[in-house]
Amino acid sequence: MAMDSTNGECSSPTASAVGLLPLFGSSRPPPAESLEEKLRRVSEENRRLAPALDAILSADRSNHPRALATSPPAQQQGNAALTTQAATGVVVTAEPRHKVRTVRARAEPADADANHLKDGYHWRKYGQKVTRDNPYPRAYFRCAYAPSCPVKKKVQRSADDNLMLVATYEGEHNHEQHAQSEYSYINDASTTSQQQQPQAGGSSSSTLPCSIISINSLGRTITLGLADQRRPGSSSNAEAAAVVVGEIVTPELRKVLVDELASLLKNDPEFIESLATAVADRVMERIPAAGHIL
DNA sequence: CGGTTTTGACCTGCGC
DNA sequence: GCGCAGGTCAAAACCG
Repeated sequence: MAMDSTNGECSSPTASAVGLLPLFGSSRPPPAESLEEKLRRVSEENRRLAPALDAILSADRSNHPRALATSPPAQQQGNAALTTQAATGVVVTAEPRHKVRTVRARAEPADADANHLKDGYHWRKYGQKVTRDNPYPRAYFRCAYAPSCPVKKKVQRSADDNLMLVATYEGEHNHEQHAQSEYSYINDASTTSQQQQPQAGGSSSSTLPCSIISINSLGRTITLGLADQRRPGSSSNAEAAAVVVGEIVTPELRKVLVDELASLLKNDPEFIESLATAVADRVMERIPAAGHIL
């Protein structure tokens, strides 16, 4: 990670060359598809997932009608357990009463050995154990950012599907999510499909770890403001993502920024949930009567 | 060299 | 009380 030692704030890697690629270091693959293609793909995916999502939402409405009716996505607190499934395939089950959250996320085949779920916090592994009911070892992590932070998590691959990671979070972070933690949360596009950000116990730490993108291009500076730069009244990072300061000059640079923005939004659980809700609502609107599927 | 991971040993809770 | 399983500790190894 990159820390600005002069002011203590997090800073993004600065591209000094004309091409500005990669924006976030060598690990980022070059953009393989255009934004239009991405949008088409996402739309297609949304269309495909809409029925399943609707079923899930319907189930949730019947189980916890008040929770869904009154709680905005970013405030998944309350007395009722809440399960959500976003377009990423990540399932989050929260049991606020016990400060325990279970996150299921699909791991990339390339990460078959990894037993770690990137979620924006900095974890230190302190143990590993093979449990009786699962051939895959369970890893134990503690929050490593603050020594006094009581949050722990357990990560284990699903016995049924070894590509499914099951992470159990216990406790509540007593600090803000820190940029130092896991920068790749928003930047490593290759793992975005499996990332899920914990918002343990409703601490308002739904901010992204580091979101100031500062690019120095031929003497021009471009800054994307996110996370703690969130404007008052902005309900999500998606809205805040619209804050772009600086000058966009070349089409290449423009494309890079658009791709980056798309990547940021794709990684924003709030945005994804809002998008999923909107899609579900549209689907519901177009169903004239019960029992009719498009 | 300092932080992180690994891994065997130890502790604790629970069921019988 | 005993055994088992899950959870934690801590020293050594590893890594950047």
